[in-house]
Amino acid sequence: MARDQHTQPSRPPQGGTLMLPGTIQRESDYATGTTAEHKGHVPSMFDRRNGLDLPGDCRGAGTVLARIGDKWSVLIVMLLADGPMRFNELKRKIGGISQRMLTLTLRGLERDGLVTRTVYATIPPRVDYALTSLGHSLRTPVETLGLWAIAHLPAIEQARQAFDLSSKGR
Amino acid sequence: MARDQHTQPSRPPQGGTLMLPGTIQRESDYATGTTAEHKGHVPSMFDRRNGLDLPGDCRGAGTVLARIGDKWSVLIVMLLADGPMRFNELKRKIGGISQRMLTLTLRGLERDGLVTRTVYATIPPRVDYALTSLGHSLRTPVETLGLWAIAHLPAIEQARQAFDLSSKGR
DNA sequence: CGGGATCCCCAATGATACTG
DNA sequence: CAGTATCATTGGGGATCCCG
Repeated sequence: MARDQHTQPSRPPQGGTLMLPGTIQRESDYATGTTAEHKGHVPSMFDRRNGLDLPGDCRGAGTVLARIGDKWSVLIVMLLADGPMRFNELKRKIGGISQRMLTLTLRGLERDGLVTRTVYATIPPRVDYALTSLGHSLRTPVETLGLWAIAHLPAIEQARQAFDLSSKGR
Repeated sequence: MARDQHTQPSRPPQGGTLMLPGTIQRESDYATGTTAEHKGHVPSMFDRRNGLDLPGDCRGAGTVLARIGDKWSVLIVMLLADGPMRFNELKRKIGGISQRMLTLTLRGLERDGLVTRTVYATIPPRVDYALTSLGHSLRTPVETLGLWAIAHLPAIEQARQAFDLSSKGR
């Protein structure tokens, strides 16, 4: 991804990079070595979070991209783009999310500094979630991806149909 | 890092990760309402499998983004960017992927018209995978995202530390 | 070598109940 | 309203064995 800046001749340490052990997980998980290499080695280019074999930034990037891979995260960011929103407001808007997941996802976004959580000590309680500037900056790249998806959707659906058709009897 | 290579059956980067409805499923599967929107049909903006809420034609976008959310898909696309590659070559490069997942992912990418699969009837058999032009076009948006991730990684990690720190005693 | 078929486990989510 | 705590479910994905 980024290393394109310094072109590489032949077989560059590819840059792929995603890996997400779990979406949000609390403290416990991060520290815990969920790892455990199995026997031998894992010649992975992205050896879990501490692999240390890629140009540094790529590794961490995976952690970040992981959040983007999460459908709820993206959705929430998009929804908050129009302004702050309350917990249940978000829940209603999204529609298919469970209270639990909404909470977890918001926590993750908050942890990453993408959204802020403001609690109003009123009765009943009120909590507002809003995008931080960092959160707003994420919109562009995400929308770029969204636009690509929309732009190529026809081609992809066509490819799918063709593929499914040709593999009919198999 | 907690690298307890011993104890615990431990799990590799079994990365569960995002939604991926099923990587390859066919259209018919969509109907499978695991989440039947019971009763008062939720006013969800994205009818179940749909992910984004971009205006209008975002219907199938979610399906497409699902593939991007898949860590293996992205990785493979990035790897193939440099040219065609054979099955085991990919497997080795990626390192942490199981044969099964590689096959499944490649099938999905092929189905979506992002990569081509060329079989050489030799002995032993040889199969080359290469990006289609569509696949190549995906690199840009993905890299955009990657660049964002890398660019904001410091800020995010900082936010994480701060967050984790403040929620210490909890 | 590439990859289909199986078995099985566990992280990710949903559903439900309870509290401030 | 906004969460937190639990329990139950599932399907993603690793490990294996086998075949062309």
